[in-house]
Amino acid sequence: MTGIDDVARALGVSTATVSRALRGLPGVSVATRGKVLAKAEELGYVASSSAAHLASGRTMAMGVLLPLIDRWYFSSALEGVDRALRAAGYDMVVFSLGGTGLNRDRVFHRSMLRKRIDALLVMCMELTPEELAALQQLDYPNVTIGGYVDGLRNVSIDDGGAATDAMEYLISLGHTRIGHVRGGGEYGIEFAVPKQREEAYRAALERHGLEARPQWLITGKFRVLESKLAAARLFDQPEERPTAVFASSDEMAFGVLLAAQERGIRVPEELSVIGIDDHEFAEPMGLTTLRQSPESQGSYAAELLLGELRGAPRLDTPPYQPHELIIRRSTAPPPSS
Amino acid sequence: MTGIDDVARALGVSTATVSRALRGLPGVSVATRGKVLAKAEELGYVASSSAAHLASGRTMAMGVLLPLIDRWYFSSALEGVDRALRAAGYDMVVFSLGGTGLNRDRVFHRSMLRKRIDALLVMCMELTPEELAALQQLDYPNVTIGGYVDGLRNVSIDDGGAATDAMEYLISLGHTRIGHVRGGGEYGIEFAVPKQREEAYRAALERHGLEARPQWLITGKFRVLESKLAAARLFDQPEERPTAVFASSDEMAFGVLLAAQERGIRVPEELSVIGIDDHEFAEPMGLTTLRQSPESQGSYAAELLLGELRGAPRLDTPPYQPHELIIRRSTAPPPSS
DNA sequence: CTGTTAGCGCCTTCAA
DNA sequence: TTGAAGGCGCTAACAG
Repeated sequence: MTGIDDVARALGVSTATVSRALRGLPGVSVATRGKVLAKAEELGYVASSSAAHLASGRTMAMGVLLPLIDRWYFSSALEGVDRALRAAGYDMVVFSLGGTGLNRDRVFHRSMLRKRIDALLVMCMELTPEELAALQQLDYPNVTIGGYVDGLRNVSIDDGGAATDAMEYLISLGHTRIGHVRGGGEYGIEFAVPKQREEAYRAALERHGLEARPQWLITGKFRVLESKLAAARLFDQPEERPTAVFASSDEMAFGVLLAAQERGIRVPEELSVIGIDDHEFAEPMGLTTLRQSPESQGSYAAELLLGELRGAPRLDTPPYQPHELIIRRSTAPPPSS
Repeated sequence: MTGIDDVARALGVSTATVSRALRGLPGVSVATRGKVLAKAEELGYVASSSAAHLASGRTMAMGVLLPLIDRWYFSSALEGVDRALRAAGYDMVVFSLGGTGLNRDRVFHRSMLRKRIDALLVMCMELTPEELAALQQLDYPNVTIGGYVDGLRNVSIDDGGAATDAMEYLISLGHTRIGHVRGGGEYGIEFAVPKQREEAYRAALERHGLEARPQWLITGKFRVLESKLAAARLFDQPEERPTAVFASSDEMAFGVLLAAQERGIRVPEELSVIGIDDHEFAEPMGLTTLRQSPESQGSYAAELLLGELRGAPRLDTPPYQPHELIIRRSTAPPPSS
């Protein structure tokens, strides 16, 4: 493996000069820099990140901690983080909890503490007090994405606001019987978000003097299948159905759509459905939703940390990320009956 | 930041002893090991991966190179890889191309060559000859997942076999007019897989003496929306419709399902649809499919590399990973007319 | 079973 | 503008 002194020797210069030239530091003549760059390219030399880390204190890598990868929000956000990091020459080290609570301590105690990263992004997960403390002791810059964690700053949309917008839209269409599919936390995942959205649902009902029937509030664990089953149970009740359902995520909205379809309940004529996300399936399925961009959120958060590593002042309360109502075919005024 | 000699000093032993004790190497008395472990825990000491790398030659990290993260197959496979690595105490460094061809050289030239990883997993992407050469010069163990790359060994299902199973199932139901939604390669992604599946489609038709109408072969880029649009065009042709469609992935099968639904074409009475994957939406949408598990494939591939890093003999041709027909509500015999 | 001693490959003063 | 030298924190080989 070619090292820095292979380059230095081939050129008859010192390793210090090679190092400076390659990193674009001042104090190297144009001619020398040119020769160094050419020779490094020729020999295929790239500095070892470990050696560079040891000598400089910077790892040029950022960690991302998330509950699981295989979920729309997380994988999209990862994509955004990676994009920002790549542009800055940083590498991305991913720690997934794999959807279970197992190995949490391992991740926290071993991997994260291995001094392999310069900063850490935490994606919407609930942390135990010990984990939070561990994180804060880690002393490198950190930020959470997509879910408020007590004691840490957060990059996300205004969850309450987005949910309110969804409700106001349904109400403006004339709906008065509105149900809600709540996201459910598994493994301490996404705890704050579903709560905020549910509260906005309740508040909207109350503000407009609408009824909040407990039977109309169901739980879908942020997944299609669970949501479909829950919606099916709701529809199969003898009781009066809601004319609209606000789902806390698009995937859960799809579940409602599918349950309705199986029962021959026509959307939007008999039932309106609105979600949050603008998932990839939302357009082909015609779902009205509140769009958010996890990818932008990811890259925003990554850039925030990159900036601070470069010495920018710390931003204590990042601004809310944008959300936007996208009207499609799943919503309409309630049946006139 | 507490280092190894903080621990050593606190205990009055040498750093070598601390190092040995912490890594579970032989030649440390039970008593000493106990003291060391306790003290390290107390001080929150963990070895710096960079220093360990420099001294030992092992980074304890593995790289994953993929075309983009935000796709069912990739994010699931990543999850599997991460699970295997975590269990082995390895970290996962993710290089995504972000769905574009941009920055490819940057990834190949800079990041991957930074000596940050011990082995590399490449997820189904087409490589240029130069990239392939770069990869092979990198000299660390590597393997591809989910898509054959010339010159590299591959972990995946038997794509031809799975496609054949899908076709044979449709044909056994009595279908004779069968269409195919082909996956399309964008950015040099997934080139071999769609081709193998399409060839199996053609071969099955031929074997059974069935007609292969060019109009019945459409392209969906492995995405719902594109596939839905393509299927819509197919359905809107004046010509005779196929009674069954074999889609090269579940997401594309969903597109067909949605296009059919919009036109009032009943599934499975008038149209059967089969996919490949067993995507999370397949069950709620009632899609018959050939199940594969990218997660298992990911962990299998990761373990393969971990084993070889530990000195196991190199496995030149990994066995095919399993696939399985899952029959749901989207397939039935063709209309008797 | 334990300690001592060299580095691993680079960056960063400090001097020239 | 350049070079020399020390050291980042750890592991591995060798003594004891």
